[in-house]
Amino acid sequence: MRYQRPKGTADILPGDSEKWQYVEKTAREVFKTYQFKEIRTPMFENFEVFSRSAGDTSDIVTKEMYDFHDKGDRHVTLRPEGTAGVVRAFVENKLYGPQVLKPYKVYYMGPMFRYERPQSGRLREFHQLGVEAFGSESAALDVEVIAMGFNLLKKFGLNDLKLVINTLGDQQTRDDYRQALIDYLEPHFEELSDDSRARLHKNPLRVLDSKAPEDQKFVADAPSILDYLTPEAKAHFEEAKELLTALDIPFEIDANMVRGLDYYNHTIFEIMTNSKSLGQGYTTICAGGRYNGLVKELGGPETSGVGFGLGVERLLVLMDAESIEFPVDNDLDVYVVGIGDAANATTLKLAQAVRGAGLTAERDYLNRKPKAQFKSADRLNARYTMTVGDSEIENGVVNVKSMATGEETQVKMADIFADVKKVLRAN
RNA sequence: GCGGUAUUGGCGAAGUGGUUAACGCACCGGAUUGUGGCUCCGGCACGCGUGGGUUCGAUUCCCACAUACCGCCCCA
Repeated sequence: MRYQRPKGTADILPGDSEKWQYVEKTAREVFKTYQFKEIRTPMFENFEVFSRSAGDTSDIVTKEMYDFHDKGDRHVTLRPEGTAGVVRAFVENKLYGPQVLKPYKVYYMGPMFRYERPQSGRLREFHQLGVEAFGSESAALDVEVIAMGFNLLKKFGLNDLKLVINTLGDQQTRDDYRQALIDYLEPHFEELSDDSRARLHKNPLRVLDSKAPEDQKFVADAPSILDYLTPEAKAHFEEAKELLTALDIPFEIDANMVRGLDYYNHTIFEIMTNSKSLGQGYTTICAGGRYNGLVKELGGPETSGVGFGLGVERLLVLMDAESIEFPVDNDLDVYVVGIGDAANATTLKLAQAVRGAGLTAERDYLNRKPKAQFKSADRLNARYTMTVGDSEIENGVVNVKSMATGEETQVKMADIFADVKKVLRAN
């Protein structure tokens, strides 16, 4: 094997590509019903677009970005996620302007890149579907986005789903809670894990997310952010919960759910599944939330946004594990069997006539014998075969066979050229 | 970036330090001189991920590298 694909990339071959098309098509249909429109942004952006949005500390920027300097010495990054590019486009195209209807609702789907160690469902080039809605603070929009993600997954046939929500409140809430958390954890500083010690002052919320056993016991009794919500933040969260209830969407609250990035606030959510295919216990398949700081961070006016992202590879792993059937049509209407060199042109013309009528047609290109051609026709699930050889050409006829019944009848070639569908209906 | 496991034909998969690397599927051909799904017969590994090393001799032992998978880190 001389060449192999780059580490962490995948070839999506026919057989799988149909599944991708189904997922993408379904997503487009669902998004359309919510009046989200597609946005397509570049696969790479200036490094700063992502380093700013991710808050250039963290491993994310230093370790996981696929960045490089191009021939013009521009520092660019293959997009690691969808939101930052969409926000950049929102700002650059001045979509915050008064003439643009709000909320501004878009979705995207496409490849993303992260320089990390590949595992099942986690590649260096992977794909996400995502949505963003800008310009409304309404909790109804939070809930609409959540409901859309939830319904999309249900549409895919997934049922063992759990919606978990939390709120990060507003800036005041975050400041207050951050301090409370530091005050609580500080006395136990020496007992915390290395990671958590490092994070305590940089991003104390992340300590809540720690999987280290030594941290767990402190996390269990840590103060809850829900006790630090300002009246406004509390009202927003209450409204979101009420609206979810009104839509009969069951949810759990996990006060320890956090986001690594600073720009998130108010409602955050994850849709989780218990499927073992993605790991032990509940794992997240779709995650999102509200973010207020990001538009401003990227140079726009203070504008709120809310959205979610969903990993397509993980979704497909999940759907396969749940034995979900993909509606794919691999049917072939007509296989044209040509016998002998003289039939070559006629075979082609017949195939073209079938295609011209909007049906699917295939033929042999390897000069194989009739038996082999019929075998192929069977393999391809052909509904009909049309057979032509020297005698048929001479008499201007074609043998049309229904593969299901095995019945074969002779029809005039001219009839096929005149109206293929009519001929097939009669057989 | 760290650790573990794996790598045999198009696919799945046995196997051994030593003259011919099982078997199954798929594919190709024949039995059926122009007709499928069944059956029978036959064919199908420039050789066991790549590169070194040990050895009289390695696909089988050792080392490095690559890739995949699992866990850690991370998960915007």
